[in-house]
Amino acid sequence: MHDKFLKPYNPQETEDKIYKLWEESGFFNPDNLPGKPTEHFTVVLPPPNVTGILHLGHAYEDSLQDAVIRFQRMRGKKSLWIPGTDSAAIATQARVEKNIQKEEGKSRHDLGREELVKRIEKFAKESENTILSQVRKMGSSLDWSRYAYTLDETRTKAVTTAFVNMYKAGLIYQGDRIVNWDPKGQTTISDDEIEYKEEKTKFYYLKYGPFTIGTARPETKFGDKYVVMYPDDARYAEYKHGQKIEIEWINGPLIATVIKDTAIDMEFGTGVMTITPWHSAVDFEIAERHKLQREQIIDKYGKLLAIAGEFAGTKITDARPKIVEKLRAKGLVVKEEDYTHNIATAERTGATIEPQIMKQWWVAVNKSFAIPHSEIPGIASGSQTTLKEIMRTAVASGEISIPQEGFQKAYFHWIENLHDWCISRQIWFGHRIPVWYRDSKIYVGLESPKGVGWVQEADVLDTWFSSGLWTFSTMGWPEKTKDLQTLHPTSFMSPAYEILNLWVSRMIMMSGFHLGQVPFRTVMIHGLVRAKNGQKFSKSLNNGIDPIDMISKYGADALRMGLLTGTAIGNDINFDENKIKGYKNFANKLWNITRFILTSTEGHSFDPDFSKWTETDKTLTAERDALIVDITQEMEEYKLYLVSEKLYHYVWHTLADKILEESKPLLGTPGVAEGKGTDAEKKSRAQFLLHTLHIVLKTLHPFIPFVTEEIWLTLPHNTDQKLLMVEKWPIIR
RNA sequence: GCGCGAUUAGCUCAGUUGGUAGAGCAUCUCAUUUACACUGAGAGGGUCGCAGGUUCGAGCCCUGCAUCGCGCACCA
Repeated sequence: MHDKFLKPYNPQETEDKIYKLWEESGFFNPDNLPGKPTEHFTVVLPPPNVTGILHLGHAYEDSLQDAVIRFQRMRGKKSLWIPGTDSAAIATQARVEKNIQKEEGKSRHDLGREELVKRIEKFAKESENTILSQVRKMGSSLDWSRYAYTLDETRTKAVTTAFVNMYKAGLIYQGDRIVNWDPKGQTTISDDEIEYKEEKTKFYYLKYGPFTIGTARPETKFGDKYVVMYPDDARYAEYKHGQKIEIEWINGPLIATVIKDTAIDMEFGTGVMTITPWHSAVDFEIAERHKLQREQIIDKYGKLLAIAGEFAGTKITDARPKIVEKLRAKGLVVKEEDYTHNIATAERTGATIEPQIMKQWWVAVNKSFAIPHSEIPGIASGSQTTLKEIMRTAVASGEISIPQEGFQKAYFHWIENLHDWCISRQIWFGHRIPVWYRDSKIYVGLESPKGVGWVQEADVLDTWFSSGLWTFSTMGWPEKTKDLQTLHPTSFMSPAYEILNLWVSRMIMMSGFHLGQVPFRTVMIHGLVRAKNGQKFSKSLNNGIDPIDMISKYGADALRMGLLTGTAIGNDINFDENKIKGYKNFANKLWNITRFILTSTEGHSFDPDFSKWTETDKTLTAERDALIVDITQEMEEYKLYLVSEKLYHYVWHTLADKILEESKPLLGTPGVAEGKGTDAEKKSRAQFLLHTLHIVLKTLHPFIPFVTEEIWLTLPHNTDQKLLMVEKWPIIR
């Protein structure tokens, strides 16, 4: 027995050493696996943003995926886990801009595009290094030879190609449509980057000619010249669609036009409203339907334009009370009441979203096109379909399995409500849109066109555009690489429920369009890691926990097992440091179990084919094997939280507390006490203990890879230092 | 408003197809030159959110309600 078993297990001295052994073995790359397996199991790591350091959520996600990958590798599959990082356009730029503003008092415009992008890239590189070392600390068995970054050359080519192909298919278009404008970040953002916050405000009833209209935003109402009501509303039956009425309004008289539209809710307010198509999505749609004029009231900095007369140049927040005052003086305010509603704010900057009509690039989700090639059941190659149809069918047909029914419903619900996707962003960091302009001409292509005077589109793409390509851009698409031909679709994806819509659906869309395939077979959505009291971890609460701190206190094994055990996948985890501590003790328990077994079986060498079991040991074997059959099934179903708990219980409370205690008088202790068993009993029990130790190490390996590997390498039978990570998961016959 | 999830021991959570309520932590009692104090043996502690229903039998299935969390849509 190795002397090191005389001291308690020390993760700090062990883990980095073991990770290095794994990396040097080359087995993270499945092309090097012994036995050249053919059935593949591929997972692509959801690429962390290069915005700083990893948090417990990442640690959980890494543990979950690594456990699955290690299990599949031990099942004899060609298992590949592809690592990567995400440039995360807006998030990263906002972060760096904030730092520069704070430290140097400069804005991005002071630096200029080139300098800012340089600074962001430097930050991203540092952040990338931090992140990758953290991922290694967790023990993640990623194939680093396939590392990808969303902004590297291969991925950039994939993004450009994807854009051009979708443009050619008519699915990407440029258009004046209403966007979510972030006046602080000075960019558009997608619907998914909006966070709704409750706001208490006043709701005003204003006299608008013969009508009373309700509004919470009087400052947008200057130019309102359409008054809209429900077609069947009896109260307003005397007014006809298209009828003109002269009214007195904020800055004088104007001619209002009556519009009848079903978008109006008769129950709300007075059942009549005026519309501001330039600054409201609903109003914009009404204006589109009736081909109405639209006029900009607020500029992109949130200030009122010339149409506001004396209020021009005033910030909308300052203007509101003054405008109400003026309306009141003119006798146009009928009444006002308190009102609570949700306002849209930008997730990244916190600014209130100001809808604007702007020229932007869009992905058409409802537009029909002929798909050249499709392997998705229900969508035939060459048939007419839409991106939305691809997203729906991929899951509805069962080609992608989302075992958690609730999340599947959420997915379908989201697709039903999906609008065209605004993909242009007015920031500087990210994939620049591959479009060039000269005079009124436009060129879309992989490279800039020949000839002088072409100017490239200033905008960059939404970060989720490149993320959507991730399962196949990481495999080298658009080149027809071997990986792409043999490993796509990937097997498994485990994102947090937060990004089901943002990311998962877009991967399905992109993979469906560009490859005619689904991006993955199984989606197992996981929950969030929260503070112990259920609060979200956040900077403002200052309750963040650095996974690296946990690792240096308790070891990566303990952190992994603590995160994976006890909470069903999909539910939020309330993080409890005590639990992690408990699994540190468990690693040490396993360490001492090994010590005991090796000591008390001295003189017996491991015999894999042993068969002369005593009746008692037959019973013990049957009990153990029943557990292995159980947990193997549960591993296949991704019920890791049950498996680790059962193994913990078996090892500690059955193997150690019962079987080892009962073995003491039977086997004796070398040099201390003679065992009372017969030779046959001793032989049988010694073999049982050695077999069980092997099985326990194998089945625990996906959860606590470091300590199990460390033990495995010191087992006496392992004379040629074979790694546990490529051993076979026990099969019970 | 629509949808999803949660509600089980003091705390954090499991509980497969319906068959006598489980774990970890915490608490209490006892043990101790012990493989391991990062220990062992034991104990207490639950109207399974509430009210109905189906069933021989419900934590689990059905209906309604309550509270909390989340998602979507927003009402001008």
